[in-house]
Amino acid sequence: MNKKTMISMAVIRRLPKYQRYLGELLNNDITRISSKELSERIGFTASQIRQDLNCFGDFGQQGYGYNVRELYDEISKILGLTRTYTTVIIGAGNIGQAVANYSKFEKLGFELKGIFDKNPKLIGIKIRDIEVKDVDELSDFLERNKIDIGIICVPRTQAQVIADIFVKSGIKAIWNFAPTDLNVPEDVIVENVHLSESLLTLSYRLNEAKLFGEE
Amino acid sequence: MNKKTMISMAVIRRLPKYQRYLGELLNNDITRISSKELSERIGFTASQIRQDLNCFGDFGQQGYGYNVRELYDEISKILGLTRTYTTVIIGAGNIGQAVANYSKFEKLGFELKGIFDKNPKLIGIKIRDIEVKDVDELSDFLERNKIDIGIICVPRTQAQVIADIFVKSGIKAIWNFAPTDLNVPEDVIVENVHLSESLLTLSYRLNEAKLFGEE
DNA sequence: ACATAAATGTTTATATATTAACATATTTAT
DNA sequence: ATAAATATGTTAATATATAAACATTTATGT
Repeated sequence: MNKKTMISMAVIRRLPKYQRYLGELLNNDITRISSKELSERIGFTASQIRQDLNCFGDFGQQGYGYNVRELYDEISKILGLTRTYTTVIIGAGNIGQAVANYSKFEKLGFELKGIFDKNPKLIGIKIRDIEVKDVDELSDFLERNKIDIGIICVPRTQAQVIADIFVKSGIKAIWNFAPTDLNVPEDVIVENVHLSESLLTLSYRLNEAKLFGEE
Repeated sequence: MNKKTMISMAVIRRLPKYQRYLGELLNNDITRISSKELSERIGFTASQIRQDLNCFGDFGQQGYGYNVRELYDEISKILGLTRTYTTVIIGAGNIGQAVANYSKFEKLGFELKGIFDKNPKLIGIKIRDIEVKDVDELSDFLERNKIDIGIICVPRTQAQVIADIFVKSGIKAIWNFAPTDLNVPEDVIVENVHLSESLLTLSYRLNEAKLFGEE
């Protein structure tokens, strides 16, 4: 039975991992898998796997397990990977270029339509056949082109300005690499990639023993 | 009272955000703050803030609140930012270069000691005055230099090989940008930055309404 | 100086997430 | 053909995380 309730972020954040592991199984020509087997590979409990999947449908069969191809397709659909997405990157610095060159995203259906920066030294250079445009042209560009996802790779101080332009032009999803929290209306989705926070989490854990052991 | 129990990851992942917001307050010459005020800025409940901080000590004062400078210093200490860390980056591609050039990390005390790659076209080039070395030299390098954090920026298929070299050389913390889960002993800490998973989470949320609305 | 307001640390209650248990169905092997 | 094994979807139990309540202390203003 399909539960049409709100899915929790805890579940949502596990979905890409299911997709990745199922993709690997497919590549290894494994056609069926049980929650128990998958559990041993992916590191979640079998119970959690079954519950997670059941949020979206009855994909398995008692006594048999899950058909890998079928489940992979279902999860891809759930993740919204049956369509393509248009994107723009603002900020052609290191991170912006790294994201722009990450070929995996294109394979998944994320098409880069434009790169913008305000640095004259970067405006005009080409990254993957896309010429970096002046950020002053961003608003116009967004009016003429339907963009699904705006990617922010500018410094902290510029990030909110870009977010405001995105919101004004009707973009509903922002992937934010700037180390700051953006202020956007409720209907706009923001996914943050805060590298510093990730690194500080690591340094915390590296020191945790000392923190509590030697006081 | 100091609770010396194990701190949950939920709390740990909020710590860097406290540090960032307190840093901003400091820059704005704000000397004191209550959990209520901080709550309004940072977006956690006041109750949660007080509970989080209380995991590590009694930093506030009834009727007054928290001294910003003091709390900032305490949290920095908790995060392990009172010392420096030596790091190496393996993989001098787009992501590796982006991480290498992210100046913020140096300011926080993370010193880049070496960059390695196996691509002959990259070996020898300089990134921030550091010459990219052949990855074949990695093991030797790690024996001669005490490295705290190993940063993996190689493709998925190479990531485990690098992780194994790290583990063998005694590195206890790995920052992993490769889209795969690493297999390491229990005492080695792995912090993953899985960009694809982040992006797929975004695309899921962008489609969620359609997923449940039109069946 | 005293009363009121503010704000903590801590305890209690609630909500959420995870794990275990189980009834049912399918597969496999004899 | 039948019994045992497998494995699901679902419900119940446990554990964890978050929010609210509160008793106590400090600060502030008259």
